[in-house]
Amino acid sequence: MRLSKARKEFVTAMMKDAIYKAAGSVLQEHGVNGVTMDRVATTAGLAKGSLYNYFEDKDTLLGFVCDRLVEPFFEAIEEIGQSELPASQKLAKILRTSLQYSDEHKAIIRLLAETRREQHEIRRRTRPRFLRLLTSIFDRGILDGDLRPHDTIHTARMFLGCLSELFELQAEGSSSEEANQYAGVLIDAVLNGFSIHTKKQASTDEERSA
Amino acid sequence: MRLSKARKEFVTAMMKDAIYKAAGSVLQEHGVNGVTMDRVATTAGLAKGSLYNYFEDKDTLLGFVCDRLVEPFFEAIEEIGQSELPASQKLAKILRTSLQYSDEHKAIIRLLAETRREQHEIRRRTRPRFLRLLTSIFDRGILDGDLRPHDTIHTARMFLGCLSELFELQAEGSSSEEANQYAGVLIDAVLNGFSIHTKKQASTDEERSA
Amino acid sequence: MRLSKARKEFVTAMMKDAIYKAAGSVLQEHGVNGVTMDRVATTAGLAKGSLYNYFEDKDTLLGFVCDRLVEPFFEAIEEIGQSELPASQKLAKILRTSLQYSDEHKAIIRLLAETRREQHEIRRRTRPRFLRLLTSIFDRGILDGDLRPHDTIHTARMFLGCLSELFELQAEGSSSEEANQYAGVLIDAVLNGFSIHTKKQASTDEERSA
Amino acid sequence: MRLSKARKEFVTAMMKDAIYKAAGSVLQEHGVNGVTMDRVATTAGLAKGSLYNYFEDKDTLLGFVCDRLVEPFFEAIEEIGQSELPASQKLAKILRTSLQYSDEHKAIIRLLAETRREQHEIRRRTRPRFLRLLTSIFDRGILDGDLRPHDTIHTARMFLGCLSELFELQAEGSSSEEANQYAGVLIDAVLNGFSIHTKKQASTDEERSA
DNA sequence: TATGAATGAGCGTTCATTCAT
DNA sequence: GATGAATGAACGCTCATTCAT
Repeated sequence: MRLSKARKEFVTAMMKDAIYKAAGSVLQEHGVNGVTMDRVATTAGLAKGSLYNYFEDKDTLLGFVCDRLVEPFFEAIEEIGQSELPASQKLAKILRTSLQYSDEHKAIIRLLAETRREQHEIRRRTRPRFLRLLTSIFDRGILDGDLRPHDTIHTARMFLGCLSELFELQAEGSSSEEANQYAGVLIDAVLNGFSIHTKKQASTDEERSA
Repeated sequence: MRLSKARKEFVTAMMKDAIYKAAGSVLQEHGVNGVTMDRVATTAGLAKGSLYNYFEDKDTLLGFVCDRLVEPFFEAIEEIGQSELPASQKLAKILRTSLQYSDEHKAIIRLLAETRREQHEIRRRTRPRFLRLLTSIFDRGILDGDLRPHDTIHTARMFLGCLSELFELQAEGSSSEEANQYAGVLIDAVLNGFSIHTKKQASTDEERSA
Repeated sequence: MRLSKARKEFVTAMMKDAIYKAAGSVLQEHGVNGVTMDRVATTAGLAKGSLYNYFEDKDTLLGFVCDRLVEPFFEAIEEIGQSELPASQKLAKILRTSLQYSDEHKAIIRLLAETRREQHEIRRRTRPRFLRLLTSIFDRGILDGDLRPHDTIHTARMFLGCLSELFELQAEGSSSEEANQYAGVLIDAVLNGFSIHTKKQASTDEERSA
Repeated sequence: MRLSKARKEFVTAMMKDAIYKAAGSVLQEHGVNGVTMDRVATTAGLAKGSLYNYFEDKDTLLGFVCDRLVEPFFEAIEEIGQSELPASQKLAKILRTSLQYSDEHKAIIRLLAETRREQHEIRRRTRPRFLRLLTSIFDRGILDGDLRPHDTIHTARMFLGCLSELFELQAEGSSSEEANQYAGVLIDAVLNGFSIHTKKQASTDEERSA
């Protein structure tokens, strides 16, 4: 009994995994709004009704898929967050990781780029975690003296906004070269601001030349 | 006759306006995907079929709503873009304007914050224009010597990403104080980078130590 | 009062006529199923609602149009029927008239070719009259000794069937040459049967050559 | 599994058949334009959406119904066409078969009698085939020396026109006796012309007078 | 547990008809 | 009488969800 229960759970996990893969594939091919229970079931080689044995409803299923899809990405980023690099390099590394993931898993792009709210559960699920993650990086950066003290949650938001545009760029089908350029500009902006010679700097230069 | 024709056009304009308002309200309440002809009609106090007296189809209606909703906002921003301020102040002013509009017209938030991807007409209509606008501001900033030469389209994208987060913040129902703080942090980031002790500051430090 | 009543009736007749023309034009351009009250009104330069001042409903309107459209055609045929020609020449002349009318008034084609029942009122209206007309021609032919006695209503039906195919041919957009050929074959069939050497004839030929 | 798959196909076939019957019944009762997915579904004891489990869309459904309804009729006629009878007897037999089928399947009448023009798929499907069939019978008749050479496509058209009137007669609810009479007259016309004293008879008269 | 047919509410759209002006 | 906006039922079609097997 105990054994068969374990086996059952195992089988269930396998099924959920299969459904997750199918859903990811559908997501990639048809976009968020193209994900129908029918397509997911067919792709998973299941009957439509069977999906409901594993997930309460479509939203739950999408939530699961979303988690599973984004999980390794988040873990990679969390690892970066916990590394001993200075904040600026963490952010750069996060960018590289984002680029890499969105290249490897096209589905993640549609998920993150397409879902700007829509209620889609999905967004409600990924956003806060992403924000927490980034915030902690900025917090840590302050602790380490890499960053001057400031409202980290807002910086995190800002960075997330810029990151979303990276996904957007990918979703638009831009070349990876262009995406790389964008990432470069972003990193530069993180370090130096949005490409602006500030008066402060200008006057500093004058002082120097004087 | 002449008079009645004018009156007719006036009434039609009023109706379109009422429908626009209804659609805006539906948009605000149910999100882009929740905008149904039925809901719009009901909200406007009309029968569904009546909408088709004013708009060819749903897309046309949404297009109209989008224009109407976003147009004054865009015009305000375009005006800022054409002013003689330095780029950084333009961006700051755009931020303030965005704050103000998203405060006044809650619907605009869902439009701009929510619509990532999808065919949605809306997106096709607003995004490129916004990007062109921002790009031209950065271009001008370079010409004026306020900015160092760089890939302006990417910077525009980045700034738009940050702006989307501002709308997002408003959509989440944050206090205007919080939104203001975010705007402040964003402006600071534009000028000085993402709160990072940069070389610039480093050189300042050198001066100090000197 | 008397006068104004007459004038009123006159005006009404004019309006009905204008509507008839508009409907005919719509019929010609969009086919029976493409006749909407909206299109008729617009074409007639009227408001949709005004149509209902002259016709109870769409069916009544179509009935009127149908009558008006087909009337001169029927009158021409009736005249042929009352002429002193032998039956075969009457039928040939009817064919020629049909060709001519369907050439001149494309609308009549769509009316007669498209409406094979559909309940369409139209059919219920034209068919019996057409059949009566043809029947009387065949009856007269028998009286005149041109035709052998037989069930004329059936012959009329038959001829009408062949005539419908002529309209069909026109409606398909065939060249008038082809329509003419068809008419020729039909006349030949009327006179000699459907191109068949009957055994009777064959044996008669043999007898002759013997 | 094998068995269940076969059973499934069987059940599907049964359902399609039931839908076919329902559609036929709707066709008979409401005419071609009265065939609604809703009516078909209700008549078949199904929900509207269920139809789409068996047919891609309305056109496909109508196509299926049309084929199913007309197929045995066409096959019977094709068999007649390929038999070794002289052309006149083939035509007579086709008439008898038509009578029989239109008696047994009232729906076929509306299909064949009603559908003149319109895109209706149905028409595109049945008419050309019918015409080809008849044309080939006439062609063959010429080859066999039963008919004198002539434009067979036109004769086919003519005959089809007469046949349509037979269906019309049935659709009007005439007694089968009357339909039989019509068929007789038609056959006579095929052989001897439309009840006209032709040259043929004239020559017979000459013989007599000789 | 797996199935997939059945469901039914919902979608965007059309159009004959009504009615306040 | 003329108007044309408003109506609302109907259309073909989609799809998340249910349920008998």
